[in-house]
Amino acid sequence: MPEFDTNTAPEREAVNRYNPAEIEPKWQAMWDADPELYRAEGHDSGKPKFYCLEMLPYPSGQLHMGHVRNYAIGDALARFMWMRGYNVLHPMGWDAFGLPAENAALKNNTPPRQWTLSNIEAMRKQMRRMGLSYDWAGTEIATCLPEYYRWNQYIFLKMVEKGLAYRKSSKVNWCPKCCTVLANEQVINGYCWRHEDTLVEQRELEQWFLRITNYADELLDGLDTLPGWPEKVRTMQRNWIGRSQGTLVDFAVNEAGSEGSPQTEQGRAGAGKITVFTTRVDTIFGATSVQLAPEHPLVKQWAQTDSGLADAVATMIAEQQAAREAGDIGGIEKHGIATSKHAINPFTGQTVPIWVANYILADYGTGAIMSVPGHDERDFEFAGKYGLPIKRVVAPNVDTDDFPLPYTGEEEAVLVDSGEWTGEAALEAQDKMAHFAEEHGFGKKTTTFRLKDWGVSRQRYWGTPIPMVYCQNGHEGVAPGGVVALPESALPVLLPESIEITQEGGSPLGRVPDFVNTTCPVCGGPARRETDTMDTFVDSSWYFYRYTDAKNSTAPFDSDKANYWFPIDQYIGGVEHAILHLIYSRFWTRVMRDLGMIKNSEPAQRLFTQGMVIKDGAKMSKSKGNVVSPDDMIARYGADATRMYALFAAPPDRDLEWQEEGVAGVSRFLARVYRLTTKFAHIVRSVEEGVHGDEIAPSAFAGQTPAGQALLRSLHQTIAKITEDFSGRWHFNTCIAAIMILVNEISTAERGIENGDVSPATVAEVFRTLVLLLAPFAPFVSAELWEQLGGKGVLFRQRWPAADAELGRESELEIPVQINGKLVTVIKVPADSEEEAIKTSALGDEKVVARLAGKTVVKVIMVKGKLVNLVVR
RNA sequence: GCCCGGGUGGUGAAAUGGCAGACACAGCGGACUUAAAAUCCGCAGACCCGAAAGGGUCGUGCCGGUUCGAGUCCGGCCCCGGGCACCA
Repeated sequence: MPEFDTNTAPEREAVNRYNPAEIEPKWQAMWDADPELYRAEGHDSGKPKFYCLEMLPYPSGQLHMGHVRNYAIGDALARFMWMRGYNVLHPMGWDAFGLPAENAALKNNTPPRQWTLSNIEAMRKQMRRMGLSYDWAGTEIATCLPEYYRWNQYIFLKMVEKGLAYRKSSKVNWCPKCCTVLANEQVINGYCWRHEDTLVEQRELEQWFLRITNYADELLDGLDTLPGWPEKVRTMQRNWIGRSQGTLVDFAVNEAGSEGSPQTEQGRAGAGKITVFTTRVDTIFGATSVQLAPEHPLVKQWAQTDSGLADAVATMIAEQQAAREAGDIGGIEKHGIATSKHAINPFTGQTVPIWVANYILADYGTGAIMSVPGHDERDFEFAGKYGLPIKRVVAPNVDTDDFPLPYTGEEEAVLVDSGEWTGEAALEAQDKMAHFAEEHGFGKKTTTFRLKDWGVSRQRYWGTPIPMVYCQNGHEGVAPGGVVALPESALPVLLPESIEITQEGGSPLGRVPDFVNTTCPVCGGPARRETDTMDTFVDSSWYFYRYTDAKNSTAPFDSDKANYWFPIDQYIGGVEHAILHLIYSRFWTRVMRDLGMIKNSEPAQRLFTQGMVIKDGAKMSKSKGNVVSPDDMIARYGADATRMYALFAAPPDRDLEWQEEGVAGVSRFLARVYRLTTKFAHIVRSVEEGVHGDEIAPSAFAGQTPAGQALLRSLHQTIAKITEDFSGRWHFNTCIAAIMILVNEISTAERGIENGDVSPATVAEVFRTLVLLLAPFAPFVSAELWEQLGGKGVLFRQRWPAADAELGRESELEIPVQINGKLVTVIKVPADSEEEAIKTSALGDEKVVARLAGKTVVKVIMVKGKLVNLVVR
C-alpha cells in the first residue's frame, strides 16, 4: 500500500511520533502549576458530589505496582465523574507515623521526621509524574505533623471523657522485634504482622484501650447496610466481631462432693462458683463435666495448694506455647487434667467433675464451659479419650434412639431425658431455660463477642503522644501517681524532635527528661507524661474526614463540610485492610457521630478491593526478587502506558500478572492513536467545535458515505460500551479493548479519510470523541491530542460524550442459524427485517436446506436480533 | 474443618442462557529495508479429511441434570488461591 508511505518519510515521522518523554513532562508542568485544576468545589456548587478515595499510602519512599494499580483505578473513576458533571473530591495524604521510620533512623542515623518527610517528597513527585488528579493544595495531609496528630489527641481526650478510652492492666501481645505491644488485629497466627518470623509474646502491662466493644452490635448490624461492600469483607468483619448469643450458667463448686450424687443447696453454698458460657443451654442435662482453661483464675488458686496440678497446668501452657511457636496451634491434640474438684449442675443438681482442658480459650466467654459430649464434637472427642459419660438429651423425636453422636440437633429437635423440659422443642427450650436460670439466680442470657477492646498504646517513639500525665503527689480525687487528662488548651503535646533512637526496650520517650517531666494541670505539682504513643491505626481511622477541611486550625474539621462530602462514594484499596483499618474506621466514625461531630455512621458507601499485582505467579516482593519498579516502567513507556496497562491486563478485582511486553503493547497502541490523530488534526481543526462545554453535536447519519457511516456506528457503540462499564461493573479492560476496536476501525478507514470519503464534520466528531474517551485512562496523551485538535478549555472539564443509539445501530445483522442448538450457518439480514423474513431467509439457506433433507421442522425458536434455532426431528 | 474467590488457547483475558476465545501479548508468514529495529498487511483452539478452496468432529476442571440451546443455571465431586480456624 504505497499511499501509507507518507508516514515513513522522515519529516512526517518527526511530526507524528508519539514521544511520552516529551509530552508527559510538558503537561505535568502545566498541571503542577495550577493548584485549582483538581480543586473540589464547595457544597454550593450545584452539582452532585462525588467523594472518590484511595487508601493513603505509608511513605516508604517508593511507589510499588500495587499503588500504581490502586491509583490508576481511582484516577480513571475521578476523571470520569468529573466529565459526567460531578463535584469531585479526590484527595491524597500520607500515613506517616510508624516503625519503619525508627528502623531507618537506627540504620542510617537519620531522624525519623526527616526520613519520613523526604520520603513523602519523593513519593509525591512520583505521583505527580503519574499524572494523578489529586487536589494536593486543598487536601494533602501527613499524619506525623502536629497539625494533624493534635486532633488525634483531641478526639482521644473526648473519648476519655466519655469513658471510651481507659487504662487497664492486662495480658497484651508483645513483639520482641518491634519492642512494642500489638493489637489483636496485628497478630497473625501468633506472629507479628510486620515480622512474619517473629512470635508474639504475652506480657502483663498497663495499657490504654478504646472501647470498640461498646459498638460491637452496631458494627455488626451496620454491615447489613453496606451492600456496596464486597461480601468477602463483610463476612470477614462478621467473623472478626464474632457475636454469639448464649447463656451464662453458674455451677457451684463442691469441694467435697462426689460424682453423681444429687446435692443441691448445701453444694451451691460451697466454695465459690464457676460461670460457664454456652450457646446451647438446652443441652445442659447432657453436661457430664465442667472444663476450665488452664489460665482460669480458679485453676491458679487451686494450684497454689496442689503442686501436682500446678505442674500439670504449667506443662500444658508450655505445650501450647510450643505449638504456637511451631505455627500449629490448631493441630494440637486435645487433652486435659482431672482436678479433685466437682461442680453442681444447677438444673439437675448433679455433681460433675471439673477438668482443666487445653482446648478451652481463656479469653473467650468466661474461660469455662460445660462439656456436653452428646452434642458437641470437641467434647465428644475429649470424653472418648478420658472415658467420661456421653449423654444425649436432644433427639429428632422423643422415641428415637437411632442417631449419630455427637448429635448437634436440627430445628425440629426435641429434648429427651431433660426433666421438666422433656418433649420441648430444643430451640424454644433454650429461651425458657435461660429464663428459668435467671429467675432462680444462677444464670442469665448474654451476648459475647470475639472482638476485644482496641489496645492503642505503643512503646514506640514515632507516633502520636497520648495526652495524659501521671500526677506524682496526687490531689483530690487522684491518688499519687494517678492519671490526669490534659486540658484541650495543652494540645498539641508535641513529639520531641531530638531523640536518640536505640534498640533498648521500653518507650523511647521515657528517656527524654524534658518530655517526661511536667506539671499536673490540676494541682500544678510534679507529673510524668505518658510515654507511650498511639497505634498508627488511630491516624488512619479518620483521615478521610480531615481531607474535607485539611487546613482547619481550630477543629479536626468543619462539621458542615464533612456532612456535605460524606459518606465516601467510592473507597478503593487492598483487601489486606478488610479487618484492621476498615473496622477501626467504622468504629471511629461512630464515636465522632456520638460526639456530635458528624451525622453519618458509616464512612464509606461503596468499597472496592482491587486484586494484587503479581509477577511470575507470586506477589512482588524484594525477597523473591520479582519487583517491577514503576519508575522503570514510566521511564521506558511513559506514565500513560503504565497506568493503562494496569487497567487493561485484568479486571480490577482480579490478580494482575505484570508482563512488560503488555506495557509495550499499550504503548504501541497509544502511538497509533497519536499518529492517526495528529495526521488528521488539520481536518478536525477546520471544523467549528460544538458549543464549548456542551456535548459534541453528532454528525447526521444520512448523507454519509459508507466509510463515514461505519465510523460513526463504531464510535457510538464504543461510547455506549465504555459509559456502561464505568457506571456498572468497572471492567476497564473491556473499556480499553473497545477503544482499541474503535482505533482499528479508524485505521481501516485511514485511506478513505485521506481521500475525502469521510466528511470533515464526521472526522472531527470521531477524533474529538476518541480523545475524550481516552482521557480517564491516559490523561497525558489525551491532553496533548486535545490541544492539537484545537479543543477549547481543559480536557477534563469537557462533557463526557453521549451515545446516540440511532447512530450506533447496525444496518445489517448477522444471525446465527442453529439446528437443534448446533450452529449450521450465519445469515445476513437487514437490521429492520421482520421475524417472518428472517425465518424464510434461514430456511432458504442452502446449508440449512441440505441439513433438513428428510427431516421435519417441529419448532422454530426466534430470538430477536440474536439467532434462529430450528428444532428438527 | 468452615467461609469467600477462581479453574476457558502458548500467555493475560472476552462472552444478559443464544456464533466460545473479542481485545491484547508471545509466535508464525508477508510487505518495506543493504540489513536490523520500528511500522504496516495477514495467519493462528485441538484433531481429522482434502493438493487446495473448503468440509467435518471435538472442545470452557470432572460427573450428572434443567433447557430448543449451558462457559453461564441446578445437584454432586476434583484442583488452585485467599481468609478464619478448638469462639463452646
